[in-house]
Amino acid sequence: MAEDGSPEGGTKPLSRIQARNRRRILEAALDVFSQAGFRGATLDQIAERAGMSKPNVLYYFDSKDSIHVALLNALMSRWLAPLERLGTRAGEPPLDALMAYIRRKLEMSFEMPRESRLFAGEVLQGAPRMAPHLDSTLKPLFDEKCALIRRWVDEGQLATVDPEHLLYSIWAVTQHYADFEAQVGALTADQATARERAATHVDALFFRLLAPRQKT
Amino acid sequence: MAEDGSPEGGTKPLSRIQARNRRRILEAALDVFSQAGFRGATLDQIAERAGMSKPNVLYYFDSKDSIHVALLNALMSRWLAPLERLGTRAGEPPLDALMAYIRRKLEMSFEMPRESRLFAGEVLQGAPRMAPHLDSTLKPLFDEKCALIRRWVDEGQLATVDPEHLLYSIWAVTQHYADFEAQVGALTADQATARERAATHVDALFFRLLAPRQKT
DNA sequence: CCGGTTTTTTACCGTTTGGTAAAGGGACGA
DNA sequence: TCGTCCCTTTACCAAACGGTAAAAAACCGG
Repeated sequence: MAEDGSPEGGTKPLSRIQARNRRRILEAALDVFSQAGFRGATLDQIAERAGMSKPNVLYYFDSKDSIHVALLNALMSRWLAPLERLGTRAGEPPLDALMAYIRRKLEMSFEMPRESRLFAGEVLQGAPRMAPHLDSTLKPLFDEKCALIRRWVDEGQLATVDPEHLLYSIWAVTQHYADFEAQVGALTADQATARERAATHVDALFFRLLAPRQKT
Repeated sequence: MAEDGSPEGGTKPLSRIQARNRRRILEAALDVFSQAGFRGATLDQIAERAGMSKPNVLYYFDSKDSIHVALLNALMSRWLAPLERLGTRAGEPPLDALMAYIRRKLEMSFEMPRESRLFAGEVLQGAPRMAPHLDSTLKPLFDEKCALIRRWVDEGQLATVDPEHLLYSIWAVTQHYADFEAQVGALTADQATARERAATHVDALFFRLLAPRQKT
């Protein structure tokens, strides 16, 4: 709503060149912020990677801060989309739905590591620029899906599990491959099969936790 | 070995006041670095929290960089101690040893969140100041313990599991509570029982993965 | 109390950084 | 040809930052 980058934050129709340049700035900023953190990134780096001068960047965004906020806002929905879809496919067994969610999150960790690291860096430092979003956007979604999982457990379609901590561990395990890529890359012996083995491992980890025990 | 902070890095005996002030600086730096990241932290902040002037801090450490490196070095052993102990208790069943390791790591995440976040921030940005340690210290230890776990699996004392990714997921899940504390704190409904429920959940998650299936 | 060493402070420097002012360029209609 | 609107550049600034010089203060054995 308010991540407009044009000089005045009005509700202008947003010209073609504006859209293109803002996209380029955000793309460059994602590179720089995710690699160096907010404080470690500089406007000059962002400008250079976006192929324009620093004042030109500041023509499209009011400040370094607003670039960061715009990025976070723009990425939030993409990042939470899989969770939003969880349990919306009619007739899908809960275990299948959860395992599909987990697999999708793992895929995203490998395919969108910059986004993962951007969020990780922000939360790591206390989420100073994301607190409103955590409360207004993530919290309701989180509570809704926790209630859904709790229902599934009560119906006996899942093994007994703490929904909150289940989601925490899903996020932790999947995002680990993006956020700690430097470590994983230094330790993993066989890089070629790493992704496939990660998928197999994560699948087993959560399947054995979630598959309902045989009923009495 | 080389994290000496005195003006010259010789092998001086290190006086009482030197030890005290260096400890105070490192304590303050742990606060500041873990909260703001390397680039986000300033010498003035560290000096203020240590209760001394900026030049006085630089009397004990050559540079901001050397404080960070000294911190990393000093913390590395404490952080890896539980992994080093894994499997050294004679006669302990492998499953018990691993579960004890996991519980200890989770405790550390709650009791030493600053240390966890310091490492996380460093790795998140590509581990620029820790790469040597990853290769020389962590890698051999990691390989050794992976071999140990693989042996346990082959002996049928653990369920089939990928040792590398098992350790990754243990680290991911346990450290998540420290590294993403801002998020967990914003989402968790009942803060009072959070730690206990985390322990129960993590226990179940890994026990169900690792407990050997009934033999044929 | 003294002389030398260690520790701490004051004052300062050069660079980097986020941000601004203002002029220039290009496209387009009248 | 002129004006004008949107975009871009050049030149610049004040603050913050890591770090240094050098003098003052505190410490300590004799």
